[in-house]
Amino acid sequence: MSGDHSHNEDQIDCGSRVNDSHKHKDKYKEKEHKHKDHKKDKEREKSKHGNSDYKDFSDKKHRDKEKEKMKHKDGSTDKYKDKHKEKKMKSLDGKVKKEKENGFASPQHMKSEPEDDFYHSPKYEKSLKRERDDDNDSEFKPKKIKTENDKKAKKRKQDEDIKSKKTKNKKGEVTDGKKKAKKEPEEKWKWWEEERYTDGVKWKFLEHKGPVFAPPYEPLPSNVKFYYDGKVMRLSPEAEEVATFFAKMLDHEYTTKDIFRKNFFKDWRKEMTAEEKAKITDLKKCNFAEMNEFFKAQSEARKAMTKEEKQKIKEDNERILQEYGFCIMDNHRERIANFRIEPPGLFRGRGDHPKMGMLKRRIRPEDIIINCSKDSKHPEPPPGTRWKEVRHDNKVTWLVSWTENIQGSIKYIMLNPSSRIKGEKDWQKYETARRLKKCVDRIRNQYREDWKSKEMRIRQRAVALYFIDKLALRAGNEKEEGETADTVGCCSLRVEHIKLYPESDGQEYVVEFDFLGKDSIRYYNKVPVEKRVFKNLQLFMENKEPDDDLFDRLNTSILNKHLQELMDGLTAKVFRTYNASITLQQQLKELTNAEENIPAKILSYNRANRAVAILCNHQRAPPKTFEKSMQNLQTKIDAKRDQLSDAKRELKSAKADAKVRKDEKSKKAVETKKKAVQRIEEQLMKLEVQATDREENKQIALGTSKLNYLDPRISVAWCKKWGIPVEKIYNKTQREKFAWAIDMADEDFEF
DNA sequence: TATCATACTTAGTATTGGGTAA
DNA sequence: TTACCCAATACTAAGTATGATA
Repeated sequence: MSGDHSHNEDQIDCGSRVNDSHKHKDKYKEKEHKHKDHKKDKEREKSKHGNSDYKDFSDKKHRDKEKEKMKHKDGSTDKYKDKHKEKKMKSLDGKVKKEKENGFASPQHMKSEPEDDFYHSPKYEKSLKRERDDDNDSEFKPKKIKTENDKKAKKRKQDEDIKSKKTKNKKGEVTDGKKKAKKEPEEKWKWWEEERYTDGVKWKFLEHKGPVFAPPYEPLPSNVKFYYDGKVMRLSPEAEEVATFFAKMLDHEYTTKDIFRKNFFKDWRKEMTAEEKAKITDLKKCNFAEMNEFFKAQSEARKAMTKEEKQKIKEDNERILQEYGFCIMDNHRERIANFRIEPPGLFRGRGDHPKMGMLKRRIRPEDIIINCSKDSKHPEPPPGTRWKEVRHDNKVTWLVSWTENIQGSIKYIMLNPSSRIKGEKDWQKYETARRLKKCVDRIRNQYREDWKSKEMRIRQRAVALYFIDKLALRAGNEKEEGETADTVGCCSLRVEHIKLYPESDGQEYVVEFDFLGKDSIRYYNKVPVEKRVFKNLQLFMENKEPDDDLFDRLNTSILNKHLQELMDGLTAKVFRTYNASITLQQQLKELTNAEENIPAKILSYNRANRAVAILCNHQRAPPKTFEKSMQNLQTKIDAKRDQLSDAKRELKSAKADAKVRKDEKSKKAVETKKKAVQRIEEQLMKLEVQATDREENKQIALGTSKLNYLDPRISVAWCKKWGIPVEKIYNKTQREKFAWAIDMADEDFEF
């Protein structure tokens, strides 16, 4: 699939938009990670995938030819030797501008739509209504969702029946055992046609039922034994529970890793009785095999359950979902994303995580902070327990929080992406990116100028920003050493993460990046850069050790303060959003061929999406069944080919026959055969397209960019323009998340 | 000014479940 | 009807960003 993405024309002097992380397959393979003492996960050698034919679209024409003395003139060379510790620097006196909550463009157009679903909020409703709702209903009635029609009409009368139904739902007494037709028949609330809060207030009314806790531990049946040093040993329930966490993971590679085992064993021992502790001193002597078998059998049994049993479970889950899976926020019943508390288990950090294997403890009501309206019906803690705290903070969006014991970080229960509160934010994110589009040229000119600055910190800032813009690198916050896997982003790059080649593969000023980014996904890329950048990098690296910071005068907060001054609301990650979206838009323009049929157009869409995924380095482990499924598909294709040649042969003989006979019947037979050939050809084409798509996607994850970086209005507009059903691009969940875009974007939408 | 705390987005992987081929 | 496959969903870790605090 070479040639299916080009560089971004919008970028000045920024060569390749699509990074090369997936290129250089062979080099990649032979290369060992150099990172000092962090052995880079072999297991994660995902990047070496087969798509080696992505072209490098580096744009050389803008190379800076000028000779320039790269001497920094602020006499600060001495500082370069400083190790990261010393990286304190003056930060610009940044006045922190608040992002305007209302900085949205207004919807492109508003459609009038009939009534909608709404939640009947309780008595408080009126007083809690969002300001923008004040125009309507004055009684304590569930507010109806506003649509343009009724905004104008302000009629709030109808839907009494819906109302009562909904109320029931809320209580979890769903009447209709079967859910209503899968059709999504319910009218949806168009929050995007309403005004937004402006003052940092996130809601005025919030009511929910609190979290669902993990089920209590069920001790193993007595026939399932644990052996220590070859002898049966009965464990206390506490120790047994933790043992089962390990036993369940026996087939996982984690349990072979030293750190994992060490951390597990240490935490496990904490749960043991004194006797157990005295006896169990060596993990190697522990035999969890029977436990492991037991859980396997259990999961088999679950699979083998009868239809009725499965149905029963499904219904139970549905009941829980209806009861705990929704909240009332302002006047609407909104879906909660993660209403279940994370169950206890062993921590599975990604990459070389120093804490992998540690015990993630069970969360109890006493750990839980509830957030809801003062005047809502507060969630009840389970009998005999109490919440840690109930608070009423409407400046935040979470409903429940607790502090997790591995990193000490706070976890939250929040709303689903389809909710107003998430949707508005998402929309706003893309609007910020679109504002960047308007001033990106100026910003690029500025950082190019700054490459020449006499101040080291400014040069570093400018080079880092260039990387963030050109390569879509993440900002790179500092991390506490030893607490997490050793990963970096732009500002935290170390000298050991890049290599400079004055000349390589016929190109000048090449920088080779090789580091582990978020989730310990490897970023490997070899790109030509502008001469000034190259010279600056040489300067930044002078007299430094491999583990010194490349940008020792920069961190994300300095960078973001600077960006804030360039554009209101601008931060490093906006560049990723902007470049991802603009790339999609361009690629779609470039790749879509009006002549082609729908499957071919969709392939083009996926390729545009893929260009973005590559830019953002969104990788995935090739599915375990990848080879097999590819083979299956190939078998199908072969069969289809055979079928086609058969059909062609038949057509030929039918034609010959018709030539001889010249009668109607044989003519008709020819037509029929012709149609058959056509049909088979089409089917074959479809299969081949599918195979191409799948192969190209082997190690690339499209979902992340689709969900987080691509302005959905671009996709919607594309669908509308080419008559592609939006369902071909977005599944149900995605359509819910992007309902605002689907509703408001028309085919002329320009990012 | 550096560090910490908090809130929220972005991320890859594991599991589920529904459709389809055998 | 069953087995299998894959898309969808669930899960939760790991980022970014920023305001408060020391």
